[in-house]
Amino acid sequence: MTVADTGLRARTRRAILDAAFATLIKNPSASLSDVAASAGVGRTTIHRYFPERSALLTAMGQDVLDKIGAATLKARPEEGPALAALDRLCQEYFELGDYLMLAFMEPTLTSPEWEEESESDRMVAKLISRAHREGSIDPAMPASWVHQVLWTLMYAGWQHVREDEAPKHDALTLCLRSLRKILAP
Amino acid sequence: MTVADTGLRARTRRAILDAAFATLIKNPSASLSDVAASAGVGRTTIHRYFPERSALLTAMGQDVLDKIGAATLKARPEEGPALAALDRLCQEYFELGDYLMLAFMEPTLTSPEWEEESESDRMVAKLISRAHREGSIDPAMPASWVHQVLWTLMYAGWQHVREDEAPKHDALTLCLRSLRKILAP
DNA sequence: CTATAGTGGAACACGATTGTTCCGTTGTGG
DNA sequence: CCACAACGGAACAATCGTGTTCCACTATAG
Repeated sequence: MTVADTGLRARTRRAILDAAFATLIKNPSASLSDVAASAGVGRTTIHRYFPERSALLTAMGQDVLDKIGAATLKARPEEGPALAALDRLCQEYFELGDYLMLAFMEPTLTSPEWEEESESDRMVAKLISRAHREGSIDPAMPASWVHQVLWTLMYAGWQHVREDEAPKHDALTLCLRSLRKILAP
Repeated sequence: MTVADTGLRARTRRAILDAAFATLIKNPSASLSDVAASAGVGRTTIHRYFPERSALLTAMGQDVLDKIGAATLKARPEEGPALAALDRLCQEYFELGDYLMLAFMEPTLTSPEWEEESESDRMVAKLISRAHREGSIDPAMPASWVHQVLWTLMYAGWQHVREDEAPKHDALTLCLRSLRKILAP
């Protein structure tokens, strides 16, 4: 069994990615040296995994997309009442935490694949239109606005945690309650 | 009457600031050359007004604070029913447009003065607590959360305009309607 | 034990940005 | 017309981040 098969490479890669998220969320213009220090690896090691800075950025973007996709599936958006499914979706998205925040504030992450509608986007759009058909959503709220507000409330929730030092659980409750009230017909 | 008194210096300073906003909103890591080109001035002129890059950034931050302060006063937050005052506040804030978006996404702008509570913050906090006392706001919504949601909805509104190509007026209407529903007891 | 994968660190070249200096030009008030 | 304020542009040194190369160290599979 070689070292590669033990998953060592995969683990250092993850360490670099996670450190990159943690570092860039604090300072979007941080250098690779900062990321390396945060990851506890040498700067050269980063270049071994990601030849250029842009390669790291796109890998981070893809990583977020993967996490969003997994979270969407985990929420089972097609099961049960639409509003309950939206609640589950928010809970899963909220767990993404810092991974999400960076996608909001770093346009450099959202370069190529973010433009095309992802599988998650389609599932969420289907869920929202189902909720509309079920009469669970105020008809005055367009689907695109609902989608926008859903993500923005996640952002507000985490800001509430970070700036107002609110407990995670309270912030999530406020997110869910606020979304429910917006959607209410 | 000297040239300085004609406001020439003030106008070029404004041109530089406005160009900096317009440029950095598109590319947060744009160089001073880009800003100079956008402003239609030489790069050296920028250094005449702002010795260092950081000086430009802090001036931009202060400028946004001033605009927020002016918008807050213009909304007359102490007059009439609290909910109506909140509506006026949102309308004024929404007009700030790009100036606001940058404050959301550029931590470098919000360095020193942004930490301490501004006069506007205090006026808004007073308005929210007044609304609470009037029974116009769901008691389950803490004041800090209301404040957070108010700003975040402005962001959502402009994203709705930019990404979903919604008319400004529609986006503002959705913002107001959504906030009203969240606040409803 | 030995070969190899993985790593850290020093050193280097390169490009971009920044901050500064100097000089020529423009335009306007007096 | 003259003086002065303001500007643009060229040139320069200094800094910083990037990308690369090379070498030594460690641990582990075989």
